[in-house]
Amino acid sequence: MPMTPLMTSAVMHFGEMGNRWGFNRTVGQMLALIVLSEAPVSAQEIADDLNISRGNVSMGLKELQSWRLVKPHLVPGERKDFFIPAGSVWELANRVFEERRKREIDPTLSLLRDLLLDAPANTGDSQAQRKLTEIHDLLEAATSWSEELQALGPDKLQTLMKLGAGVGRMLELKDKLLPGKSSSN
Amino acid sequence: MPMTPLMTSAVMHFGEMGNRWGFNRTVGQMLALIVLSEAPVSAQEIADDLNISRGNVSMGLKELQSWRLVKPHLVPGERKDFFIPAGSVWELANRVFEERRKREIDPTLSLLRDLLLDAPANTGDSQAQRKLTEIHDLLEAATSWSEELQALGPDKLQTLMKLGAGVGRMLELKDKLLPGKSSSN
DNA sequence: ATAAACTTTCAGTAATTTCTGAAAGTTTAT
DNA sequence: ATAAACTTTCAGAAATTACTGAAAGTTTAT
Repeated sequence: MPMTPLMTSAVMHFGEMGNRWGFNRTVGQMLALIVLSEAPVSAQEIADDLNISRGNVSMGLKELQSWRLVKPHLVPGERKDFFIPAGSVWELANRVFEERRKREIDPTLSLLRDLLLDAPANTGDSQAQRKLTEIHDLLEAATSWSEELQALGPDKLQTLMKLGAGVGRMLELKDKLLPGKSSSN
Repeated sequence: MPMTPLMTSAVMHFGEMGNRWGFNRTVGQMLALIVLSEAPVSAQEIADDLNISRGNVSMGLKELQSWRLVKPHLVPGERKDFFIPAGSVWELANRVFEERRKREIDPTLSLLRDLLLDAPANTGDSQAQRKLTEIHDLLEAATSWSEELQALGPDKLQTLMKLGAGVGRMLELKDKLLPGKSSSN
């Protein structure tokens, strides 16, 4: 069966956004289709609904699986493969976040570590190294913070997010209760 | 003068990562070059150092300025334009973050709001709408949290990041001191 | 007003990414 | 062992994105 207008607009939009989120148009569409569908979706249905080649679907599914966003779902009597989302919306969002960190930050962090090992060869380089150190420290702090937050688990994280700006007030409170650990950069 | 090997590897790397960070290779290289340079850099120097056409430099600078990552810097006796970073590394990182949010999240949020206004036409749609609601709420929470965090300013944010997982303990503490506001999802 | 030193724009080309479809591969049933 | 129903792979085509360089624009100096 073809998609409803609601599904169609959502799927198209996720396709457009796909680029920005790290995968391509059709992969984005496929993800949306699988997530929004009531029932498990077969590769052939995806190709039909999105009007793309069967081969493209196969590659897209491979990519979505490598991101751990969808997984195969064996339907007893059926011979073909069906696919379903690999977790709740929350989990999927986390996976995208994490995967992007791996692709966008980790390689840079590792290069920076290497570049900062060598002593600067001249004054231009030492200015550059100062900047690179700043970048390195920032990325490292962001990475480890995001790891720690993820480790908190969804419920605590959600409490924290609901707390919002309140976290600022909490910090002050804590500074008063447990002075010592400075808060300046 | 040509770049030192240190600068060259950093610049090349930032170029490669450029794609992933939302701009293209040469724009990434240009940003790195400007940030790492000791002195303000002219458009012509950029073209020479990176071996790209003068026209490309002009478009790249326009884009970097639209992201508010670099800004022109008038050197008294000189006729040509020079460019410098539009702030500290911290500020630049914030701008990239913010700008990407605008491009990657805001349009989706606005589409989702629209799609959720209409009543579902059938059961497939109501399942889809439930999922879309989840996505909407998640993106909205993430957006407003990130806005609130940015509003805290660098120093408090840094304290918070240093606190790391300690924030979990803090939440428990707070639950004991100020019970009532539940923490379940 | 002219020229010199610079900048931007943009049509066309080049590079890269994505997609197709036919061929080869796999699994299950008979 | 053969065939039917499916899947994956991958070379080449199509679509998209990035880059060049020449022409047009701007500013400053004379």
